[in-house]
Amino acid sequence: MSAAATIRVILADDHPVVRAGLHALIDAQENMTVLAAFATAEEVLESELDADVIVLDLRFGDEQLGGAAATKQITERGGPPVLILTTYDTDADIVTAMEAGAIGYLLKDSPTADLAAAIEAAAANRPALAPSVQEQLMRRALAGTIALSPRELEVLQLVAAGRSNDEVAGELFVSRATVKTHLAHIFTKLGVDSRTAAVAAARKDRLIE
Amino acid sequence: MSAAATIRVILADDHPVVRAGLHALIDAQENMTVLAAFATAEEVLESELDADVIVLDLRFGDEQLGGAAATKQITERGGPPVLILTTYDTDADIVTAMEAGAIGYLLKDSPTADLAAAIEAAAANRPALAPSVQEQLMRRALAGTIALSPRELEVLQLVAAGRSNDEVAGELFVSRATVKTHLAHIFTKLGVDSRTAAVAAARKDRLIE
DNA sequence: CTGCCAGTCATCCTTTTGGCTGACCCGACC
DNA sequence: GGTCGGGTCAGCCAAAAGGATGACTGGCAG
Repeated sequence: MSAAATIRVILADDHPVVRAGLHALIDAQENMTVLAAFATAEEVLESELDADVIVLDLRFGDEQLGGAAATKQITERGGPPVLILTTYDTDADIVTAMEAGAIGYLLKDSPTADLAAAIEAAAANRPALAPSVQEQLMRRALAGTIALSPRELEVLQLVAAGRSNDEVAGELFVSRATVKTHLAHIFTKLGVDSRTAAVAAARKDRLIE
Repeated sequence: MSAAATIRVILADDHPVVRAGLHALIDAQENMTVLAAFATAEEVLESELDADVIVLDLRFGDEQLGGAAATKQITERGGPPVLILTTYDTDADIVTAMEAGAIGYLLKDSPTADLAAAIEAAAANRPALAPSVQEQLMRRALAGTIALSPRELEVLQLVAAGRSNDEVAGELFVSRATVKTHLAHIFTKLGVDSRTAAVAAARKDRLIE
C-alpha cells in the first residue's frame, strides 16, 4: 500500500472547536492533508471530493442526518473508509456505527498520536478502534455476551424513557404480556429485579443512552 | 478597558482535539494570543503566567482536579477571570461553575464567533453565558423554580440508581412511608406518575446525572 | 405569635409490576 | 426432521408501587 503518499482527509463535525482542532492536528501531520471540513454529514455526501478517508462525528444536531446513516450511504456507494470520531462509547453507538460499515471508532478524548494512527489505519482500510472501545468489545465477547436482543433493547429504551408496560405495548404494537416477558428476560440477563434497576444497570454497562 | 490590547489566554482541556481547536481558533483572532495550553487544571494553577482570561474545561478525567475546584482557587487568589467551556449544560454543572466564581459558561458546540465574543467579554470581566445556558437560567428563574428539595433530590438519585422504596428507606434511615411521600411530591413537581418517568424527566431537565 | 413548608410517619385502597408456568409460530442450524 | 432461540401471548398470584388523606414536628418568615 502507498505508505509514502499523502493521505487526503475529509472531516465533518458540527462542533466548530472540534472541527478546527481536527483540522489543525491533521495539518500538523507530515503525511496528511485536509481536503474539506464540513459541519454536517449532508455536505460530505454532496461533495464530489475524492478522499482516502472520511472522519465523521456520530451525532450531529437533532433533525440532522446522523453519522451512522451517512456512513451507510458512503460505504454503499463505494466511497472511502469512514472513521467515526465521537464523544460517547455506549454500546448502542458503537454497534450502530459498526453496522453502518464504519472501519474505525475513535473517541474525542484520544491522544493525538492515536488519532493520527487511526486515520492512517482507516485510510489503508484497516480497522481502527479506540482502546476503550476494544476493551468493551472484548468484555462483550468474553464475558458471555451480556447483549440484549434488538427487541429487548427496544423495550428497555422505552422503559428508560419512563413508559409503563401498557404504553410500551401500545408503542410496539404487542400485548402487555409480551412486554412483561421481554422485561423478565432483561431482568435475568442484567441480574436485576426491577425496571428502574434494569435501566440503571443498562446505563452503567453502556447498553443504552 | 484596553480594547485594542492583545488578550492573553491560558487554556486547559483534557481532550487533545479540543485543545488544538481552541488554540487554532484563538490564534486566528487578531486581538488574541494563547500563552499556554494545558491538559490539566493543576498545570494552570502551577503556572505563574499572567493572563487576561483563563478558558477551562469543567470535567477532566476522573481523579483529576475539576474545573470548578480550579476556578475557585483561581478567583480566591485574585487570578484572572475564568471562562468555563464544556460539553454539558446540566443544572448541576452550571450551578457549581457559577458558585465557584466563573465569569462565563460556554458550550463546546458554540460557533466560533460566540466563542471569540465570550473570551473578549470574560477578559473584560463581563459575564459571558452561552445562549442555551441563559435560556436555562431564565426558565429556572421564571418558571417558578422547578427545583426539588435536597431530600427529594436525594431520594430521586437513589431511585435512579435502581433502588426500591424499601432500599431507599434503609439507606436514608427513614420509613418507607416517608420515601413514598417524597416520591409523590416529586411526581407532582415533575408532572409524572411513576418512578421511571420521574427519572427520565429529571434527566431530561438536567436535575440529576 | 402565627402560618407555612420540609420532613417525618401511618392507614387504606387500587393499580402496576414482577414471578411462574405453559404455549404457539417461525426461521436458523445440525 | 428435530431442535433451539427470539418473539409472541395468556392466566394466576404475590409483591411493589402509587393515590388519598390525615397528622406531628421543627424551623423560618411575616
